[in-house]
Amino acid sequence: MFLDDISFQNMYTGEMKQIPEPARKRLVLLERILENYPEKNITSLKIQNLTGWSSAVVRRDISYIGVSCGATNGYRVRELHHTLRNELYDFSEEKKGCIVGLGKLGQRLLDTTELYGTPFKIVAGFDSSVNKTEVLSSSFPLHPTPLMKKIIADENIVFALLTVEREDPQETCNLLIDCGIKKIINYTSTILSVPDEVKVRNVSLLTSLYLLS
Amino acid sequence: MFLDDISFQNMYTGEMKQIPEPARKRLVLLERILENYPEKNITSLKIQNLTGWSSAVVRRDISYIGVSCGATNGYRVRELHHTLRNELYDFSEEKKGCIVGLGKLGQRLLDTTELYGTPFKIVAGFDSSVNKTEVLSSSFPLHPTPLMKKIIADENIVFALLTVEREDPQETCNLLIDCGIKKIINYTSTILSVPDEVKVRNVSLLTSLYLLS
DNA sequence: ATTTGTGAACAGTTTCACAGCG
DNA sequence: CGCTGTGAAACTGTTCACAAAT
Repeated sequence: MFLDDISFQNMYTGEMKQIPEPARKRLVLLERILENYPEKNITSLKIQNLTGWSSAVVRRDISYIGVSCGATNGYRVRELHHTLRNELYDFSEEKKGCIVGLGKLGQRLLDTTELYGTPFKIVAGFDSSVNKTEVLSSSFPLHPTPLMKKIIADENIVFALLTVEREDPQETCNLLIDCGIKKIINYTSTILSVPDEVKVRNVSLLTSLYLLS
Repeated sequence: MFLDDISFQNMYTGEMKQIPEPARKRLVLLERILENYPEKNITSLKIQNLTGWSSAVVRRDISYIGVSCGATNGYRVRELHHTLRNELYDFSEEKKGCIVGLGKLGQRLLDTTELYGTPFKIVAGFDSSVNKTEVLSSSFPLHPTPLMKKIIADENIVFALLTVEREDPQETCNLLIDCGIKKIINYTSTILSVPDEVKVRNVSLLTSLYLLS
């Protein structure tokens, strides 16, 4: 259902391979950990203690992105962080996105600083309530839903964060697809039906609770 | 790092086995889909069309919970839904939880109806700002953080949704552990250090975006 | 005829264990 | 030496394919 889009090249054969998804998830987290890591070097064992991932898994994950540290003192943090950023994210073009639905969750995402240093940028918000789009403030413009098609085309928006609370998520999703959006993060608890070329990732706020026990 | 707590019994040998985590995630979602499914029967192929999971994976997932439908017309929706609920959730005791941090995300969780029909219930909210705890309204009481230890003990709260925005997540986490909390859903982008007996699940709002492409 | 339930094959991921580098 | 990088083994999860059920 979900394509794996990040690839890496085998150092010796030159063959392109996919980084396994579990590894990519960990590497994205590792990138964030290293961003604020105060020391100059870090070993796979220290990462194990920080994260709970086994040191062997850490070493193999890092080997996928082709960093070679020269042993003994562990990885050089700045170099590893830099390589991670460049391997995980494609900085050749900025990817613009919008928030659809300005309830509490949408408002939370208005303020996010999490996308700094990534090629992703949120450039617009939409809500069917003109009250919301006029009262809320944000660093980018908020528009009433009827303007969606025009704004998405004008701004070249390629992804959407679907955070509607009152509207039917499937209907809003259909609208987004009609606007040409191919990448959707779905924060609602509705399972969306989409054509094959549209990729959806579901983020459920509370499912983790059931899995915790 | 994370224990698998849901088990099932092999029909023939009586041996207890764990339901694999990917299967459990799908079953939790399936439970929610079936809740509002209008028809009397559903086949693994219909579930495949709804979700994108292969019909074989659906059948195996369902076999873990030991439903046997008698072939031909697919699964009886009500029976399957009922069995799913009982196998996935332990209704023998209600698990009470609290929201820690009443920023936008915490406020969004105040309103959630997602836990209806599960043994989980949110019974308190905490914020270091008395202004927030007094002004916000909710179906359960909101308290200033200094009361946390007393309320968690009095109410027998066992899990926490960590949604702080300004405070240091690790410090708040330490406080929760000191209050005896053993299960934490971490919505912040900080990796938490916890003792082995404390289980943490991280819910990242935007990591999925990086994985989408 | 249709659809389940499941061994067996296959694919993907993690762990083990150790050679080799600095 | 300590620590990485990685074959090979072990393990986990998915797909295939078909007998059984009705």
